[in-house]
Amino acid sequence: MTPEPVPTQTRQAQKERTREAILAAALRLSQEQGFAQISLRQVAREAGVVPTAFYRHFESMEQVGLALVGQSFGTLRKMIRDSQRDPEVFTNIIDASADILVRVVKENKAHFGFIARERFGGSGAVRVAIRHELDLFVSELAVVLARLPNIENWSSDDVQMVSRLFVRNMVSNAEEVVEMPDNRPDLEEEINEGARRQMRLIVLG
Amino acid sequence: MTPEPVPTQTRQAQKERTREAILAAALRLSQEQGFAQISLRQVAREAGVVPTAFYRHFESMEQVGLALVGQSFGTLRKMIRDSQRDPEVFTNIIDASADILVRVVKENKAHFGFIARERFGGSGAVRVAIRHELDLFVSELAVVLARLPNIENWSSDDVQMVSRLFVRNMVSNAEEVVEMPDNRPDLEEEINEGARRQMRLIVLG
DNA sequence: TCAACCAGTGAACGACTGTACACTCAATAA
DNA sequence: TTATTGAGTGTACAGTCGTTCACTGGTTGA
Repeated sequence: MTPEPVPTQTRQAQKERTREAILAAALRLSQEQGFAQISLRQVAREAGVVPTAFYRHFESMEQVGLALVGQSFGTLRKMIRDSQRDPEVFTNIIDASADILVRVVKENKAHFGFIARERFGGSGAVRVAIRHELDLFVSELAVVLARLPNIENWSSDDVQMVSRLFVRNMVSNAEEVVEMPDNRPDLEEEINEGARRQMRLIVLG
Repeated sequence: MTPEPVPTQTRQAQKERTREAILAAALRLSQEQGFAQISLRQVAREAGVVPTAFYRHFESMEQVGLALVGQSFGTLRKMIRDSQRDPEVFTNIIDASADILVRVVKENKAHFGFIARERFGGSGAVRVAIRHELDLFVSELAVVLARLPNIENWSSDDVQMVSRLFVRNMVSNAEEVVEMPDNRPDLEEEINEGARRQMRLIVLG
């Protein structure tokens, strides 16, 4: 294993690249076996690095798990930020949200799958971190929702509750999209329709 | 480890008892670590038996997992059978169902927790078995629902869909009850109320 | 130009794993 | 009464694991 996979730029950049390789390897292996059952050695092997080199970047697999939680919620938050730029969201919240959800989840199966899977996965620390981030996210989403035209005069408790229901629904739909085999646009439309209907019900309630 | 934990009755009965001990040990350890991360040796140790004796009852941990799936769906089906004997179900389906669900799940946390957890757990065979049983269960529940007074003239597709939504809702609520710490009757009531509301929404839809 | 640094190496450790094998000895069937 | 059976035992082996340690050699800053 020669140590120059790419013409080696600066030292820091190479270190960062190896770190990313470790995270990517861990994420990939998690999809097949679940994060809790992958070993430090497997991850190192998959990342093209010797086991001891792992410790130059993380002090344990638990740290890798927490880093992946961070990454995953990063793409989740990016989804919300992007969707706020979409004017459709203000005129037709429900349909737009369902479309965006299905599309973004499909494009980021790895991260959303990680959240859905490891939410009940075997690693305690990762589980706790995901729950915490999810709670945080409910509050963040509530702030966004409160600015929406039809909602601005609701009580803050109501908004918080609707936000909770939305997030729960979102996770549940993300589970389905992640499980969905590729090349099945019919299933995709079905999930999309289901998500729309459920959101309508929530708003009615 | 003397081989007579109880005055040893018939040979078959003792074998059955050991088998149960192995299953119980596996179920208990699964609650703490997740089924996929427990080892054959751990289970044998917890069951008070030497690792090689394990093979007299199961040919691998995978078989244990499938047996636990069977057990768990057994208690799930028992819940449905029992609830059909409750006349309340016919007069006030929704409230009665919510009550029964929360109570039964609480009384059988181990089995319902197993289903909820291992549905996305790391063991492929177990995951597939649970999905299959869940699909089966949707159809069974549809048959039960079709006999209910207000529903008897629905189309069979509609009944199937409502059954799917109910089961999904049930799993989701089971997750919450399982996560719920003991000694929190307030939370229990909250979940109960949430389940009621959601079922009402489903029926309205 | 040259010394310091540090990402990555490779060998070694003790612990744990699943599984094979030959065994014991009480319950059973003849 | 005696021979058979089979659930449970104990030892052993090869493989994987996380972690330690001393090391190498290219990058970096003086």
